[in-house]
Amino acid sequence: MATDPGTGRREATVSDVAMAARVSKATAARALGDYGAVSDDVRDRVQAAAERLGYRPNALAKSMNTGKSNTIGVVIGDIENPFFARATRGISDVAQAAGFDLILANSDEEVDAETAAIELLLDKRVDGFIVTPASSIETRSLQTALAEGRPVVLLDRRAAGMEADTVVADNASGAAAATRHLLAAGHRRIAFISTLGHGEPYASGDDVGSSSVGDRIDGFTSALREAGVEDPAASVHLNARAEGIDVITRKVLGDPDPVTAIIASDSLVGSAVFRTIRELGLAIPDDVSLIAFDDADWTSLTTPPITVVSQPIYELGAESARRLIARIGGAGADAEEFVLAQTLIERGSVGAPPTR
Amino acid sequence: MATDPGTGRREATVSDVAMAARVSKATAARALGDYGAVSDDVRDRVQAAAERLGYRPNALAKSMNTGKSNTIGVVIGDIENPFFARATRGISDVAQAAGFDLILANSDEEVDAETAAIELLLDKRVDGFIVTPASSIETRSLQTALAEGRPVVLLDRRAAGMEADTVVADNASGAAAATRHLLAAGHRRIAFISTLGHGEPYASGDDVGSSSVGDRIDGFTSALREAGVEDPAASVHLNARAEGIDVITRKVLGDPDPVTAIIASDSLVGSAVFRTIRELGLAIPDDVSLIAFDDADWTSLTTPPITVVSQPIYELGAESARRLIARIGGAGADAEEFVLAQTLIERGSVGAPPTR
DNA sequence: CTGAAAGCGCTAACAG
DNA sequence: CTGTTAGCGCTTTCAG
Repeated sequence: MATDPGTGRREATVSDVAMAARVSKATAARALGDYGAVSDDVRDRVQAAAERLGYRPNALAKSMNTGKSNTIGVVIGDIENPFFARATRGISDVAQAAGFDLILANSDEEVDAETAAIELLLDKRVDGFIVTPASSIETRSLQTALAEGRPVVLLDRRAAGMEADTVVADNASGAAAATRHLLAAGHRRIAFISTLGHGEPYASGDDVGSSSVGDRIDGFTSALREAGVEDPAASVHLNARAEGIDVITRKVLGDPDPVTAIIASDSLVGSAVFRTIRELGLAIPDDVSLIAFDDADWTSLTTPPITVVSQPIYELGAESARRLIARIGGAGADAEEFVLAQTLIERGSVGAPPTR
Repeated sequence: MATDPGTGRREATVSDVAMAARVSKATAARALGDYGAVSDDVRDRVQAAAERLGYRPNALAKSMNTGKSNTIGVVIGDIENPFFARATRGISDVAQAAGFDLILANSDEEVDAETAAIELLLDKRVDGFIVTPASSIETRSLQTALAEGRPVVLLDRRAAGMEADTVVADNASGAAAATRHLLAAGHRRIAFISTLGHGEPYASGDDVGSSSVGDRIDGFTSALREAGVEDPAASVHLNARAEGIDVITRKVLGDPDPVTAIIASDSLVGSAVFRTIRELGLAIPDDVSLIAFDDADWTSLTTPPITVVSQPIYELGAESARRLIARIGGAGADAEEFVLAQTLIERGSVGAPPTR
């Protein structure tokens, strides 16, 4: 199958170029691949011949020999989610500058899909992985990648016992800051809502399978505890994807003892909560206050604009790409954890709780 | 470099498996690759040996022989743009189901970046391309891809004289529908704003380099012309990225003769226009009406929600992947153009023009 | 600095 | 059904 799929004409190879330039295959390869030592005269002749024949290097063949594909496997939840899209852009810019391509796979937060993607990418001999692990517990395929010598960088979520570099945001601090902000405004009954799946109702200390959400919960509950609020764990609402974000929002806002503020664990939850609050005919912030994670575009467009916990998403991606590329380049030492700061951006969606 | 990058242990190859199973390399390969004919007995032995040795097929080596990499090159404007993100998701789902991976590259709408990406992907021997061409005029690199026998599907934008399948939305009709909707509400002075770069002020008949924007302009101007509006071309405002969307918005809304309605060529322009209108202290739709292309999330969250021209973005991506995969599979015949419908979704951002 | 030869891991004829 | 023998296009010793 060495023929051009289109024209039936064979594509020019190093051999062809060598022949045309009247040098050996090895010399031509050296001139073309810009390695080893070649005299200027020969180099020119080879390059001219290559030009003339329309020579195009075969990266596959090169990879077979060198063991490097200059390709990074990126396995994320869903490229349609603005968080992942922006992080991917950060990865892409850094990777591209370093000469790496990206193979993209969506896991939809399913371990099985993630595993399948990683296996496939392993077969394709990617040089390393950037993954937002679907589970921080079931990480077998990531361990496999590591065992095969492919460095892995964990993005946005830590995973217990994985010897992999990790780049995350300081979710605990961000969540605590948001919670304290609400507390300071006088709120005592605050709901934290996330789509993350979790078998039981959340109980203090549960491992929720995603460190970013877990950390947010920790920051949230500890700020509540600090303020003397009883049973903070009861304010954590998971499974919002399965149960319906609107359903949960209606529940926490309903009788007998409605919350006066909601923290949305990401911008998708935030927009759904916002929508539901509006459908309920409630006013923000007069009837209910809202804080969402991520400074998504829409949050500054609504009336009122939404107070958010902003994360350096692009930088999260860029930094993980830098780490990975360093590892691929052979950087040694133990796995490190990079934590980037989150900042609270105050806008108009937080006010005093309603007096009844 | 046949050693495992991590452990220094050699990875198991077909040869190793063959040896362990006491069969020839060819037989082992047949059993492993599930082609040719192998007796059940042998197959089991081989698979057992493979399991034991932790054999992992090398997709690179396979591609070298078969000439197929099962990889699609996706070259889009910017993965962070929700339009591209959603289209990419459509591509990804179809591709994955058919056993293809995606290599992703952002062009930022620059021909040079697009060309560089395509060259690199050609080197990597992708089986085909899905591209949102940065220019419908300068398509040399796409022609190269075609010449090398790699099918190309054009997504969202046509390109003159390219023998490539094309999947686009019916932008002319969508724009015309939006314009007529505004006309019917009584508007006569309507601005069309796009970020697309264009040397001169737009003149009727100009080739603007992007067929989707070009078609929208055509639909827009012809609807205006139908309604007897003079010099429709003067209402087309390009270069909004370079000049600043806010600058242009302020200009068309300023003296001496402000427009009473704006059509935003995509949701990014739409959000910037919305923001500027609000900064100007104007009310939608009382002072100015607004229609944006794409049913982006934020458009239903604002007050009032925005009337939009909705496109089947996911399907645009999915369909182009289907077309490409069919071509890769050898489907013959001439290049075809697929046109998907757009629909106007009426919300609250269109009203009668203000009376002064 | 250049060339010859071997080999990366796999598939693809071609015999048997 | 199975084995033998060639490659795919490139890099990489090892000589010279």
